Amino acid sequence: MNDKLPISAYKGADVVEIAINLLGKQLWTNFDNSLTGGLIVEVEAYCGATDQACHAYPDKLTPRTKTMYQAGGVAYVYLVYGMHHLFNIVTNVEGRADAVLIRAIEPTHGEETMKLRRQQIDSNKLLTGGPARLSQAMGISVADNNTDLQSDNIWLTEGKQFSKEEIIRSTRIGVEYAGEDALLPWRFHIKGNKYVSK
DNA sequence: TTCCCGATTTACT
DNA sequence: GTAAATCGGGAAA
Repeated sequence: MNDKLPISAYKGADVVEIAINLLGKQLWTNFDNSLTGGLIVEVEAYCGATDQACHAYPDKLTPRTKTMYQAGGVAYVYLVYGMHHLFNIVTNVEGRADAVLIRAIEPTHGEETMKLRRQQIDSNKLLTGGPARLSQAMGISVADNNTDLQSDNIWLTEGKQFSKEEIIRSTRIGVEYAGEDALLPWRFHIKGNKYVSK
């Protein structure tokens, strides 16, 4: 259970299926000799070829989307609103711009480090519920864009097996600009988990 | 080069 | 509930 997820776990052609399979997996980072880890409890799928919500739509290679065209198994990290770093996992084969946005984790290791990174002295701030929050807690930034998930900085392992009944499917958050594709039910989260974003 | 706006979070009225 | 923060990507000029 401590072995890194193999490349094959990221190379499938169906990004939605991979997104579902990533629920319950354990995400780890090790920066500056500080290990942090948590279970993935909320994800969203994005598909560059067909999905208007995806940065790479309509299958458009740019300096930014280049990362998503890599073969599955690397990190796609980008900046939104000039301040928030969002962590995605690139999927599919080279040349297909698909990715899974990690929206929330349940912390399991290194919570003190996470609190320091989040400046969570007074506890009004959520620790890891929300895509920018978990990136900050795990120490992930745009500097980690294109990082291989077999590396010793960011990687995944098996984690906890959730039952089908615990997995809730819904529309994605913050993609109203995507027209009819905003209605795609490509968000998945663990029912009742307190770390799932609002 | 200008311009618009975003896969969000937080503080404040 | 609403608005501010803050800056780079991408399209248009």
